[in-house]
Amino acid sequence: MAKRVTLAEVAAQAGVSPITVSRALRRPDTVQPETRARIDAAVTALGYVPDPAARALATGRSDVIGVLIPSATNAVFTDVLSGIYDRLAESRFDVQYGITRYDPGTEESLLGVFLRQRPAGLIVAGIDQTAAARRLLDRAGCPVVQVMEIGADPVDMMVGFSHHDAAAAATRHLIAQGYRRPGFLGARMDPRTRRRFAGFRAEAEAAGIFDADRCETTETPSNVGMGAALLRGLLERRPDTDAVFCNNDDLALGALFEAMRLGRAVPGDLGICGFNDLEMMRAAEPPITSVRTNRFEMGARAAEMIRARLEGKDPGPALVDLGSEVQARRSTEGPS
Amino acid sequence: MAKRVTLAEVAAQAGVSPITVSRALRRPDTVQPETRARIDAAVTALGYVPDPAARALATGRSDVIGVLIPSATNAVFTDVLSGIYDRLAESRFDVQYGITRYDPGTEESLLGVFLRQRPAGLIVAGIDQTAAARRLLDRAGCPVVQVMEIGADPVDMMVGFSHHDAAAAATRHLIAQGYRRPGFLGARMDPRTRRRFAGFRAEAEAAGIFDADRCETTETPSNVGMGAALLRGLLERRPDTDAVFCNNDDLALGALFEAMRLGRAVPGDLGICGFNDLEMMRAAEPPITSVRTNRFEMGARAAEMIRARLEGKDPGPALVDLGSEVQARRSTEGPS
DNA sequence: TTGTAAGCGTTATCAG
DNA sequence: CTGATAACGCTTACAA
Repeated sequence: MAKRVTLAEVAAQAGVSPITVSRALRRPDTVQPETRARIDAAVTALGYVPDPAARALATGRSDVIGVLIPSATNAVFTDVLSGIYDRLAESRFDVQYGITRYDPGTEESLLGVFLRQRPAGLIVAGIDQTAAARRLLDRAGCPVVQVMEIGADPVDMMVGFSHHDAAAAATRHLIAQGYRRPGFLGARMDPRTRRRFAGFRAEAEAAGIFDADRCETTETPSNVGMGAALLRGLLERRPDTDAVFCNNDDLALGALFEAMRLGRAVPGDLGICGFNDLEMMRAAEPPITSVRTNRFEMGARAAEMIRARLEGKDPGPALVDLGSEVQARRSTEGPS
Repeated sequence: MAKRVTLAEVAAQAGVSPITVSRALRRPDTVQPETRARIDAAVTALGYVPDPAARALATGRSDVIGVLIPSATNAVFTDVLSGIYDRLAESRFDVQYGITRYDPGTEESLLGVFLRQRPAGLIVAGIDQTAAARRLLDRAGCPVVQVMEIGADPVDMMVGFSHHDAAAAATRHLIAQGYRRPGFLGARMDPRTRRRFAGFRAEAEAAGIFDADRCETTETPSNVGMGAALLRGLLERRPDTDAVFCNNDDLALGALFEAMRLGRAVPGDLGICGFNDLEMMRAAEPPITSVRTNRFEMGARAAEMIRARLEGKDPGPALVDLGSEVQARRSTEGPS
């Protein structure tokens, strides 16, 4: 374990005082080019790297950008992470993640953990923080971006889309394709899922074809097997259901497999629409209609907005709607 | 932004010196129960939380446990992360992730980033570090666990399984089921993939049925669509192939869909075996045979081993083989 | 069992 | 443009 090279040693080597080295490193234009050159030489010669802890202690600010997401295994969030990471990888900032497990209380306490590090910025998923968490965010004293969703009353900045509208668009698509007895498959039923359900319901009601008995939901987490189980339950109760809007792509895939098992032709006997448009939707047989959401981009924009603020640049509008788009495929080509 | 409550303030409130508070917090048994009670009261009254930066500066050690993985979107690694997180969530340690993007150079430089924070521990995926990275790990001065794989010459501790043997077992399964012209589908071809291929090859050669022309691989990342493309390519060249061992479950799923499109019955015309045993394998139609690897457990064990070392407990054996297990399902029931 | 003194590596402040 | 001085909040000696 080689001992750390300090600012003082660099200073000695360059024949200047430590504070000058510090300045040369942080704001090169504030020191004479000639001394700066000597310092740079010393830095590389000695292999100096700053100590983040000492910096944090002296400035009362860390270079940590905290990210709070519900799950580290759900592709929806990992895509957002990739976007964040992409824009922060080459910067001086370190990303630190916290997993809330969809629990507002955990989110609240993780927020506390982050805040005590005086983060440079904060990215949180969603807009459903507890009142206490909201207060913490309001006083965070750093740029905050809420991602995944947009809504009224942002803490600071926001980048996402309307889950309600996205689901409504998918539902309109099903109706436009000729399906008249559509059902809804949903799992976990977290706030975003509920808003998607609301979008489905609103559109179905507008068309006069909403039927609460065609809505099969569960509080347990969603996966492919659950999609199959939900579809089976739905069809047992309402065998004449002719399409399903699935709350996510895992459910949709499970529904497809279950339809195969039941001998229901897709899309003729049953239309299937997913949500998120994971890559596998396109590769399935038949390819499955889904709603594309710009997850990577959401993370990337969030990171950019924080960086802009931190670096004194223009972060652009505080509220960014990245929208969504129905990707129509064969699985919803219409009833036969 | 409420100003920070310091140790000194707590000390004042409790009528003791700062160092006593520090001790009471870190090793409660070294202070008189009575003073400890006064201190605890003061801590809660003031809402004191320690400053990690100050602690790190004073001790030359942070509470960060660094985790290096190739990808944040691949379910294989996110499951490991979940395991790590599960065992560290309630501890004093903070997890910090770095994504290498399967690039040894990136891994090397991220290691540098972590090391300058003097991490409490390090978890790295795989055993294929560069020589320079290896040197850094050897001198890390903290517990190090290599996960996902086991091999000779561990840096410190290791928890994983043999990818070669796991693939060999899957291949034996295919042969035992009666398949005689098995092929291999592989993407990305990172070191772990190559070792799996070697396992397939060894077993196929032992049975005298290895055919290099039945091995369809690509350097590009794997996904479901790629599984379909690879299978198509393979069958064009070798239409009589009767089974495929897929390097991972995404490829297997894509192969299944492509088989449907081509009108090849699974398992009668084509046996399909995946790798990792993601949940969807069980839910597919037909259910797809795969190799179960204990990813969550790998992460959990790695975290436990580091904690044990850090807390002076017995970490158990330094090399843990969590094995793997072929989950036989209908997709490999045998040729018709 | 508790306290004193000193310092961890950096930066803010104010002089020069 | 550069430097001396004093923090930042905590912990490791060592002493009492």
